[in-house]
Amino acid sequence: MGETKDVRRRRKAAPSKGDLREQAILDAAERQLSEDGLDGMTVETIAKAAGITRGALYFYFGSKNDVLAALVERTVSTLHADVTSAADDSTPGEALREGVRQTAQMWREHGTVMRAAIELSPVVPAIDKAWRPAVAAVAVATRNIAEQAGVPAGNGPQEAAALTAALVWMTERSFYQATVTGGSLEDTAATLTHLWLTALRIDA
Amino acid sequence: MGETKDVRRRRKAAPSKGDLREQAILDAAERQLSEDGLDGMTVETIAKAAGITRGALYFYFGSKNDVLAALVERTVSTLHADVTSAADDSTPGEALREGVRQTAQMWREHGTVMRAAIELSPVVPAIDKAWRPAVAAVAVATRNIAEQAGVPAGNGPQEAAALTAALVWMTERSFYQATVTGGSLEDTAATLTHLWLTALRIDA
DNA sequence: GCACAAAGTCTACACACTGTCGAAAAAACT
DNA sequence: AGTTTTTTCGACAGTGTGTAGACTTTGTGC
Repeated sequence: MGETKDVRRRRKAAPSKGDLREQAILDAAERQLSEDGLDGMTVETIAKAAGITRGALYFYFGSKNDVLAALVERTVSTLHADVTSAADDSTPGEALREGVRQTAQMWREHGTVMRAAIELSPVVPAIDKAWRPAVAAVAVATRNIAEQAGVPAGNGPQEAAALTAALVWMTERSFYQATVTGGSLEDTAATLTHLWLTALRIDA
Repeated sequence: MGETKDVRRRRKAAPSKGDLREQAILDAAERQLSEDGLDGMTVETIAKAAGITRGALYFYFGSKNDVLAALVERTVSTLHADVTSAADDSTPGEALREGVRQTAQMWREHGTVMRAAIELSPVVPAIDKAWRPAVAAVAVATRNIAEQAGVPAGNGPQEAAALTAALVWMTERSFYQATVTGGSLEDTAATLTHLWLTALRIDA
């Protein structure tokens, strides 16, 4: 089985200049992701793009998946900050609009990483562990907005939690599709904001 | 690269009893999918479960991915039939309700295959080629219902085509999530029907 | 009942990629 | 200069895919 051993041999907490290499590796991975895509992206090619050999790369990361997971983590942490900050906007309607706008912007800047995260999340536990919480965090933020807007609070199938969860998945998936098929992110954003508002009966 | 050669050496159109083997292979694959999941599902194990060796399996299918693709195709073809038949129901509202019901039922019966299709679709072109049209067909069916219910027709960001597309993705993703996390399909269905109806402003 | 092809099956091999080991080189520290 | 710690490398082993060619079974016309 391709299971990754639990035994780490990374360095403890060295402050050394090798940390730069770590970032360089992530940069190389992201660059290669945009240029060549997931296919043909092997540990060898990542290492070479970062100017080292495979063996050296395994000093910094325990596995190929760890590299991707770290990359996703790095990207996702900023999304989380953006969306939650949008939450305290004037009106609920404006908060939602802004949230969608932020998400679209994120896709514009880091689309390849987001895309890779979604595609690999189901298959790579390490990535799932980074991606799922990020989505969940967005769901929580929007649930608060929804409840503030008068959507019945609670965990029932037709109450705020479930409704916003489904809408967040819709958002994730729609932007993903737009990215994959080369569709317009602006149009997608317009569709999504419209659906969010009508689905939650905000600002008739 | 794991590219599959275009050279086929399958048999032409033999009516022989070897066709049974072909089905047996798919059955074995589906069974193994439900029992062991995607991980550790190798050509070896599929072949063994079907009572043949790896080499023999490659006589029937050109690659491992071809096996999965065929399995998805077999499953998806029935979904398509179900949903389009639901389209000609009495009222638009009832048609949508029925559509969601049918989809839920599909997930109940073939959840593991659906799940595998979604997870592998981004990574395996052959599977994508089977899955994407199926989703698109459902989107078309629902778009017709929506337009019939008074949603402005057209391809603009806030018109029927785009709206139903996004909602279909929401449906796909929500059932998928429910399956993965072990959530209730009934509750998910309830949430989804509610969202479909309010998002399209049907039956206030 | 038999030659001969087609359909079906097998074992063995080649190849790609991941992850591991232990030894060498570079840096940092004394 | 001596020694430890960090970093790098080349070589190896394991696992899984797909391919090649030989061998067996099944059918079919004579």
